[in-house]
Amino acid sequence: MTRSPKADGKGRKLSNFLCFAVYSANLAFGRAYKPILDAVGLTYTQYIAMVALAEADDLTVSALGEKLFLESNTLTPILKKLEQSGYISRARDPADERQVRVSLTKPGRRLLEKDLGGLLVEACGLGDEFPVVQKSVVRLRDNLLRNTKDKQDGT
Amino acid sequence: MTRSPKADGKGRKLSNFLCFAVYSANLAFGRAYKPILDAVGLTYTQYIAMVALAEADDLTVSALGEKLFLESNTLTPILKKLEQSGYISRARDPADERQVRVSLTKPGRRLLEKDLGGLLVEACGLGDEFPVVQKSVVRLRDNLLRNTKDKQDGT
DNA sequence: TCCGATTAAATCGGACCCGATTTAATAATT
DNA sequence: AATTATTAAATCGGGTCCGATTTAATCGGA
Repeated sequence: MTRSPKADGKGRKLSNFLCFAVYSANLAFGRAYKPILDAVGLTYTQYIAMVALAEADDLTVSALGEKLFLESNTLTPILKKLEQSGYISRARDPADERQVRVSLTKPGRRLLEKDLGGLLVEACGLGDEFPVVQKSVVRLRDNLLRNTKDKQDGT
Repeated sequence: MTRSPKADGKGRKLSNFLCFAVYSANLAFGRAYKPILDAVGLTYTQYIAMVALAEADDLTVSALGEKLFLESNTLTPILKKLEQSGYISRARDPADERQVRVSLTKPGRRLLEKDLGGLLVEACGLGDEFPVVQKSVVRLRDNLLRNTKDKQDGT
């Protein structure tokens, strides 16, 4: 045990922190995407939301939030902006007026066909490791979320 | 070639996006740290800034920003809060009044000795892979930043 | 049926992140 | 030495993130 950055007395350096690696890699992705997304008037989060919608359309805000690990407090303003931009549509579900259904519009779908994300695969510089790293980070995320869910009920 | 998420026609799913893996893992880290950091009145970014200062004290805002991949526009308000909390000190450098020197205080140093980050290593659930993933993500970040730096000068 | 839960979005305030600008101090040029 | 250029922080506005609350619609038990 004790695989902590410090482990044996010393070494508690920023460069050993996995959380910082992820934090700074996320900043780096945002900066790498910026020039590409600026050209089409999207932010990073807005783009990710659209990719999520490309898989499964006509989602409620909650359902979309589950895919994105976000809630309505964060999502609502983002979706409103995407609606203003004309890339998505928002409408109350007639069967349950509490819910708002979100879908890509034609222009939104057209934009995604350009595969803006693919432009950056090379910039990651991971070569064949790309899918390996991707899966490791997903596993990390899922472990963190699972081990964080208020575990005060030891079922 | 073509190691893009789409690659062979289809598969452009959110779950294949490395950027989304990193984005959501970063959210997960923030949530995992929250209860731990709430207890000492720090935010995630404030904590990371303190870890950076633990390695090399008496840094200027720019120098600290280089370690954190942030600039004064983001850092200044964070440092002001850390100063108010009593964990760091800020002072103009007498030799060059343009610069502000930042250092950990005694209470700040004491707080870091608790190794709050170490509490989460287990929650990552990566076992022996921990340092491997850590290094991969760092490499990813560095590649992205290098390949993004306005490369319009093909030296 | 009616009224108290429950549920889904939206709203609000505080804290990052960033591009762009401003302020103040130092360096460089003439 | 005085003016200009450069540099370091700070400021500002827009766009996330998030905990907490509010609003509105639906559900459920008496």
